[in-house]
Amino acid sequence: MRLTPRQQAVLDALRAEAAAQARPPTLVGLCALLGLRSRGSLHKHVRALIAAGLVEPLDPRYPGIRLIAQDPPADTLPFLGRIAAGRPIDALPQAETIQVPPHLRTAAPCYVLQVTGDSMCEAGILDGDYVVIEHRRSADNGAIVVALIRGEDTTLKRILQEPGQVTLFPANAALQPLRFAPQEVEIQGVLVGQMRAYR
Amino acid sequence: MRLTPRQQAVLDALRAEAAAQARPPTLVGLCALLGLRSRGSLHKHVRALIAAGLVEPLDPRYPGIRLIAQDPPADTLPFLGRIAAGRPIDALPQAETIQVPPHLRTAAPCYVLQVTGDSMCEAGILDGDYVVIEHRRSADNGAIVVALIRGEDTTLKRILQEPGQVTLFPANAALQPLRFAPQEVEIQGVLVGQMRAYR
DNA sequence: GATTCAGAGAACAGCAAGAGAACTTCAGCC
DNA sequence: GGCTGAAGTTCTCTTGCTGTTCTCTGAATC
Repeated sequence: MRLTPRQQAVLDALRAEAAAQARPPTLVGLCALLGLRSRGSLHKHVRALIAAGLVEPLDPRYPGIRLIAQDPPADTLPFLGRIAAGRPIDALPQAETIQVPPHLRTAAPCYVLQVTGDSMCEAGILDGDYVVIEHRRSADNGAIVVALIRGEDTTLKRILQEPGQVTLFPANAALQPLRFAPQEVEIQGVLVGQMRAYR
Repeated sequence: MRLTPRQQAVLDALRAEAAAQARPPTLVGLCALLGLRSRGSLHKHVRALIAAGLVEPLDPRYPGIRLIAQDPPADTLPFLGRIAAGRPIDALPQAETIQVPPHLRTAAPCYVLQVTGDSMCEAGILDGDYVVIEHRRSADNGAIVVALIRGEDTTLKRILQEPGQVTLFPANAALQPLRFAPQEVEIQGVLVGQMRAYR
């Protein structure tokens, strides 16, 4: 079943709201978002989305328009952009996705980042590479992890966890290992795959 | 069925729009693009393109003129195994396949090899990496190519083609560039993508 | 002259989209 | 109970866009 342009716009607005808001929007709220004055008009579109299986049937006892949760295609992972200082991974919007072959990921939830800088170049991880990260809060020593440092900087490094001290090793002779107290370093995922396009 | 010049122009405009715009153009929009004043005139051309199987039949309920979707490049490519000395790529049995995301390949025929050795490690290509190779007989200078040397050895190197001499550069300070007569080197493909799994 | 191609323009039908009115249901409150 | 307001539902009416078909005209070609 194909959506009309307006139905697609309603669906897009619903998705944007679902990402931003805790409460699902009502017909009135969605009307305001879309610049409509008539609930009746909007209701027609919502009915079409329900028929298409994209929106839950409405229940007046529990107001609000809810999207049907749909698992994304298996070979598509959220692409969270370049590793940017000062932004915890969780806070990034999950807008884009990128195709990842199954042998580059694990069964656990994964996401994709694009590498910035050459701090891991001796490990064959270059500026611009795409890395597949398994979302985990812990890692084995020697693994390459995405680490959030003091809630400020996100970085990709090889990790060594010892009692009272965590060391992050770059793979670049020009750079020094970084030592932190354990509570300063938050592991946000472990490197499980890597992709590079030559253009 | 052959297209008239004007039909070809309409098709070209449609392709340009499809690449640039999210929404497919309507008759009115395409008229503006082509400098036409009459939807009726344009409709004749579109009808011819539909008959030629290049454009989807129009449906007023879902406005817009859509090109027939070209079959997308398959996401499965032949996996020809590890780069092995003494075997031309063409001769390898095409038994296995491997999944490759579209952004790591080109529209041309491609295949996948697994890298043996560290001769390209400074280019971020490590032992065990999977490389996506576009099947070509020629390459630009500076490209990383799969080259068959004297019909014996297959290798992955950066290429420099000069009059009377072809040089293959490893990316490893421990190794020397290799110089050959042009007829000794046969290009079997150009590196377009790369994948690595961490296990 | 006949044919083909291209464009202009008129007229038409279909339908998405919106406005707005009237209705039901339900929860909260006095 | 009865009132009120919010939310959802159904309906009619209107508008405007989109695609469609048609005729007429002009230019180029054989």
